[in-house]
Order: sequence, then structure tokens, then C-alpha cells
Amino acid sequence: MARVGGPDAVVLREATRQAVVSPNAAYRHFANQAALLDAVRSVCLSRLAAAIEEEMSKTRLGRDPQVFARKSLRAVGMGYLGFAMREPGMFRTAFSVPPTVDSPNPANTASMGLNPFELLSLALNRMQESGLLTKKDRKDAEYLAWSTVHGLALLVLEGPLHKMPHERVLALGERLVTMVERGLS
Amino acid sequence: MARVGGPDAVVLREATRQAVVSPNAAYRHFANQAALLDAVRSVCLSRLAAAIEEEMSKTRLGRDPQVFARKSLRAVGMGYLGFAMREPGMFRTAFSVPPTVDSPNPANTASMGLNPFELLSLALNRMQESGLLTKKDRKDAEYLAWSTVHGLALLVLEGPLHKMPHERVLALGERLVTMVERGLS
DNA sequence: CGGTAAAGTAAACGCTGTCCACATACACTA
DNA sequence: TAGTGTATGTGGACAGCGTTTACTTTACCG
Repeated sequence: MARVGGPDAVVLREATRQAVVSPNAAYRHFANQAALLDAVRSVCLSRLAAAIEEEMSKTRLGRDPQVFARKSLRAVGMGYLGFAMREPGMFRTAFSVPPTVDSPNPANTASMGLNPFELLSLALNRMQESGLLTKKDRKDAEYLAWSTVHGLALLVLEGPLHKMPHERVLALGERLVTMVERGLS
Repeated sequence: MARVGGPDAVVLREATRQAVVSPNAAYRHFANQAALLDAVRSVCLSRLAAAIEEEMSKTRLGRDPQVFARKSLRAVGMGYLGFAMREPGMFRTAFSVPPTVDSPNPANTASMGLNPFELLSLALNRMQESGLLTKKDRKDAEYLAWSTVHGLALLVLEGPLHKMPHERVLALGERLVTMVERGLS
């Protein structure tokens, strides 16, 4: 339901209907519909993490660690954006209601055991380790980088840019990551 | 209602209640609740435009047009972010459902007659005119710049960063605008 | 004075989340 | 083996929501 219609579509009664069960049966498994949505969101975050991981796995550590770091950051950004375009409902659900960033719920992770935010941190660490980022610039850089792609994703999914064709969005995403790379330091 | 509770709080029946009127009376003024929300969103966008304008009005054209251009862009970004922090409900309402960017509804503007997007374009034009931006880099730059502040605003308002203190958010905003300035070209 | 259009009302429908009391079914223990 | 407790599911009800249909009031203008 979240996949198709986003957070508003995850409605308790409909879930029980699909389970061929009475509406109240849901209350044996979730305290209320907010708790149900919470569980769904957790799944969506895991899927997002998986999408980012897959994008990251395409680049292996080679000769130049700086190239690797750049590619990692790019992978996180484009993986994020790609998931948002491929699974708009799940993406919107994943960020529909605030779980704090510093509560590493293991249920939000994929195979690497890192949630999306931690994957971003990983990429930025590689930037710093390879000398692309000073310690000072590294600080809070995840928030800056995250804001950019998240903003684009939301403007496209549920904002004024929703009519923009996908390939143009992805092209903008590329420019965006480049902008982050250049602008962070 | 939007101011206090965001888009979900603008409920038709409650509006009629506050107007001391029967629920159906609303249908003499709005086709349905979506139309009502549309009207509310329009107001919210105007307020946002006004907030940006006010921030922009603090900087006047001086000696150096490049300084002016930079300050303009900064004003748009920080005006945007400031409004989001001051009026979270209205901000969330303003972007709750997609009106396309290229439908210049005059109702969305403030005193200058420009909607928020057009105000951003104005600032970027100043960047180009003063030589800070090449024609090529100018293209679609509004989407890149917009994405960044919008993303931060949403991560804070209804995302995982909602517990971050305001002053830290604004500090991040400053860095963000700097990143855009540097990263656009 | 009369007719027309705008605004408001009343009752009803189906949908939602949620609470209450009650039924079953399985497991483990005395 | 009998019995009890916990997990799960059911049925009925309630309030709130958006929306429709049909009816009433109000105000104005020729």
C-alpha cells in the first residue's frame, strides 16, 4: 500500500481487509495505526539503504582513493535519488514522520547494517581520509549533502517539479552532486 | 489551522465549525476539501514570498554588483529557511501538494508580484549579470539552489532532523548557501 | 412585486481509527 | 490429565471525516 499510494495509503482497515481478517485484529499486532505506519516506514528505510548499497557496490577501491571517495559520494546521492524515482511511494513513506537521525534502529538497515544516513557518512569519511575534505569541512557535511538530494527528490515527488521528466531529474542530480563535491570544501 | 497543524489540520468540517455554520455551507465556496486546501496553500505561498522579499529588501544595490548578487542569493535562501522555521505549519502546507512551478498564479505572490521561485530566479539573474555565473551554469540553477534549502527545511520540519536546535539549523543554512555559491559554477 | 441567484440547512451514506466485551485455541504447568 | 493463561481474532458500537441530495432562507434587481 505504501509503495502504491505513499504514507496516506497505509490505512489500517484496508490492511486487515487484505489479510482477510477483522479490523480489530490489527490491534493485536500494532498499538495503533501510527505504530503500523512506523513499521512500514522501517521497511521503506531498509529498502532505501539497500538501493544505496547497490549503487555503492558498483565502485571498488582502485588506485586513487580520491577517485574512489568521489565515486562513493556520487553513488550515495544517485542511489538515493534513483530509489526516490523508482519507488516514490516508499520513499515518501520513509520520510513521512520523524524518527530522529541518531537512533540507529537496526531494522532500518540493509546488508551492510548501515542506515541511509550512515552510508552517507561512510562516503564522506572516504572523502576526508583521501584528503578531499579537511576535518573542519567534514563536520556536519552529511547534513549539507543530504539536504541537496533530499530537496530535489521531494520537489520532484510531491512538489512543484513533479512534471519534470525522469532523465532530466537524474541529470540535475548529477549536477547537484558535483555542486556538493565542489562546494563542501 | 494550517499554521498550527500543517496541511493535515485543514479539515473542512472544522472550518465550518469555526465559521459557526453547517458543514455543507463550505461547498458553496469550495468544490471540495482539495479546493479548500488549494486556497490555503496559495495564501501560504504568498506569505513565504513576503518573507523572502523582506529578507531581500535588507540589501540594497551598492558599489559592487557581485556583492549585491551574492547577498541577494543569500537573502532568498535564508528568507526561505527562516520562514520555514518561524511558520512550520504554513511552510509544510505551502508544499503539501504539487502546483506546477510554471503556473504563475498571481495569488501566490507578495508585494513584488513574484512567487518564491521567481524571487530565486531574480537573485540568480543578478549573479549572472554581475559575472559570477556563466550562461551555461545559470541554466536550471534555480532547481539546484532550491533543492538545497528545501531539503534542509523539510529534514528539519518533518524529517529526522526535527530535534536540531534552530540556531544550528540556521548555521547550516549559511553553510548551505555558501556551498551553492561555490558549487554552482 | 416577483423572480432569480447566492448562501445556508438537514439528513443521510460510506469511510476512517478506536474502544469494549466476548470467543477461541494453543501451550505449559500442577 | 485437567486446568489455566496468553495470544489472537470477532462483533458491535462510537465519533469524526468528506460528500451527496433535497430543501429553505436571504437578498437584490428589474
